[in-house]
Amino acid sequence: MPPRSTAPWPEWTAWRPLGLELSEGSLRLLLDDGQAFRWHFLKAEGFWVGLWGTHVLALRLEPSGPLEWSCPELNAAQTAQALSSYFSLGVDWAEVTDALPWRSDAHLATCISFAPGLRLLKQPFGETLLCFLCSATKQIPQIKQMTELLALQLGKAPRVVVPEACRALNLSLHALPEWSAIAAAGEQDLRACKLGFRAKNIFLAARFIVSHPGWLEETEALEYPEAKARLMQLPGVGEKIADCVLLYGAGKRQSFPVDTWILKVMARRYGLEDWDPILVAQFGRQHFGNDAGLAQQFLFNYERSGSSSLPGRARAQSPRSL
DNA sequence: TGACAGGGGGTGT
DNA sequence: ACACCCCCTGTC
Repeated sequence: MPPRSTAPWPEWTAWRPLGLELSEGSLRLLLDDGQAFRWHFLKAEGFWVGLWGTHVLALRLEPSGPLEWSCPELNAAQTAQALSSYFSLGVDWAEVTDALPWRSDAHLATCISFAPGLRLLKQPFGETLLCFLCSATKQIPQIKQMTELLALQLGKAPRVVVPEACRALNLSLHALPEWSAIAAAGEQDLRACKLGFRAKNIFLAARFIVSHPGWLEETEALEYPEAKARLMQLPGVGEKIADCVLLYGAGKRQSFPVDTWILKVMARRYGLEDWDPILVAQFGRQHFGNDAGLAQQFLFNYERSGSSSLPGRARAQSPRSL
């Protein structure tokens, strides 16, 4: 029998099961729709490559359903261990989803069936903060570009040869920089990473974090309200960014980030027109419960997919909506 | 194919 | 309510 290649690239491990099943669409929403900004789909190869911490991971979806992963052999032991935390493999997400109030909330039910199997990632706290400091008034492709530039210029290079398929897409596979590297770089070097007015915030945040050892770890360990208040002391961190960092980087699942998309859907589907974003967040936590963050993710992904505004809306509602 | 506005998943005043 | 900074995206 012809030896079919069982690893994506030389010196990478053979593909092995992740223990998680997702459709292609849900996988894309999980990896590349606003939770994380360091996943890239390699079209020619037909699989995803992503990074967090010092980990580099390839992820592919077998036609039969199960997800499989591979990583550089050098890191295999550590990465194998880190997977469980990053993908929250210990959480029964089907159960968490079922406990959301979809039975009495038809729109939520629609959003859930649009992204079956969706879950929340648990990314390293510090880098989640860095990524979301980049995110203000930026769209996902731009945020990905900013974080990639930060990694390339100030972060550590991978310990392995970068596969040609990655180099072709300008993926350096560098880790995101340490805060100390950002603080040492200074605002001007940061501006070179296309951060714009975010450069100053990121630089000041880095200096604060470097001069307060343990501050990040302590913040992550606090309960949601206290952790949020602490994060918001940082320049450039308001309600929305604090909520994102806590939801995707600290596992605070009651966090309910309110951005313009959520504002839109809450206005149209829940009648909260012209509500203050802070009140919308309060409503969200109240209405959706302890796992409001997961509900937010379902609403957000669906809203952004455009399905929400496809045919039917204008026509179906026309008589009364005027 | 290339130039050119418009506006962006927010924060802080 | 508006500046902040810059560049991606759509459009001509």
